[in-house]
Amino acid sequence: MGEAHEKSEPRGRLSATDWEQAALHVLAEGGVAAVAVESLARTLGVTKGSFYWHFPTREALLKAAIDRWEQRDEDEVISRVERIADPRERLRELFHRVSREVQSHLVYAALLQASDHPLVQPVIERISRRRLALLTQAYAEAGFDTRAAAHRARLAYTAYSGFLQLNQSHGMPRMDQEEYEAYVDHVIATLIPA
Amino acid sequence: MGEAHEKSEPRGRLSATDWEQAALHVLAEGGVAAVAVESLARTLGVTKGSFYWHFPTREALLKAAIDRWEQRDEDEVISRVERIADPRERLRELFHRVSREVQSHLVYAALLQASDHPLVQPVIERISRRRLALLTQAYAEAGFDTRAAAHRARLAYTAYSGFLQLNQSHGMPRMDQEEYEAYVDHVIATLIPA
DNA sequence: GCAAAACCATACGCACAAGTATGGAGGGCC
DNA sequence: GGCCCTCCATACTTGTGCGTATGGTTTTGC
Repeated sequence: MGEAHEKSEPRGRLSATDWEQAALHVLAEGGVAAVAVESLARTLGVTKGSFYWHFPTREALLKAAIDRWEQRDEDEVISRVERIADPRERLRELFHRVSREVQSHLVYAALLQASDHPLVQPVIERISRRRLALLTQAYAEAGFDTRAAAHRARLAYTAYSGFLQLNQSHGMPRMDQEEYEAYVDHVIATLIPA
Repeated sequence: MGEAHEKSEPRGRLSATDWEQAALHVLAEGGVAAVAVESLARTLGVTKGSFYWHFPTREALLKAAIDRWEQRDEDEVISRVERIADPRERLRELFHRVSREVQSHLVYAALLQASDHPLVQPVIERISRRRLALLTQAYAEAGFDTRAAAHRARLAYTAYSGFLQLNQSHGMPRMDQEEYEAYVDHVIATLIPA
């Protein structure tokens, strides 16, 4: 008789990895504040007695989850884009790539929202530096002088994170797929020289 | 003898307005979470017994402070910019104006950080709509067709809020005044057609 | 100069989430 | 088949920040 009425799959035992993935999930949905141990325990079908066996503290889970995300998604994007030779094509790929892979960007948006948190602050800073450096170099290779490349890179990056923020605000007129594509094309046309 | 060792001016009595201004101050500095009644009371040199005479709840203070800010600063900017006839000049004025008046934008950045809060969510939504509408119309008047105007407006607005967010991240290489001016010029040149 | 109102201090209660203490169930190993 | 190690439940404690109760002090109206 149906005893599997939990929110997630009620596996028999859990590992630290399970907690980290669940944490990333709620992090993408409800932000940093939503990753609470008792709440998470409920969705996993256990109590917090389980949690404190795998992790010493909530902060430890948060750090582990963020680290996992940073390795799996962020490094992935960077390394893949870096391989493209032509700088303009590299920029286009970056813009397009950033416009897909929803889960990863939801996490990033959640981290941006909590950039004052002592644990995520260094992460945001690290990622910002890296993405800005990537963009700056691409623009420099595309013919921009040093100053202009830095400025254009900053513009592109802020447009990205601002876009994430705007889409966070529920109640804003949600863009459908085609208008979204059109917007990305417009951004590319505006920020990448012919 | 010397009993004035409080953090702020220890006026004799306080009014609701004093609390609102103090709230706006800490809101700009430490975000929504920083506007706590006992903390505020300390900086004002009183206890929370005072606070709950002026306001029924913390939420009420938050709402009052945000409303005050929205009226005093936000409406001010909009109405002043709207008076400029030439759309390109209007856009330039908007960009320049937004690059000064630090306090007001710190508050806005703080509100953006907490856009999930039920009290600030409608504010952010309202302001976003209005600024987007303002930008869209300016671009439309500048010769953009409807679709392009909407896209360019969105790009400009997201670049703005993303910029605020990037500057929030302490530890980022702080721009000095001249580089900041140069950046704004670059943005204007990029986002406003000649 | 005196009541009433405005303003504030002190001392509580309370909710919520993190962290702790402790014991118990179940599987692997010999 | 007894033992230990892993994983988890239950029942606490604790800290923090909001809100309340109540009484005291200063100001204002008259």
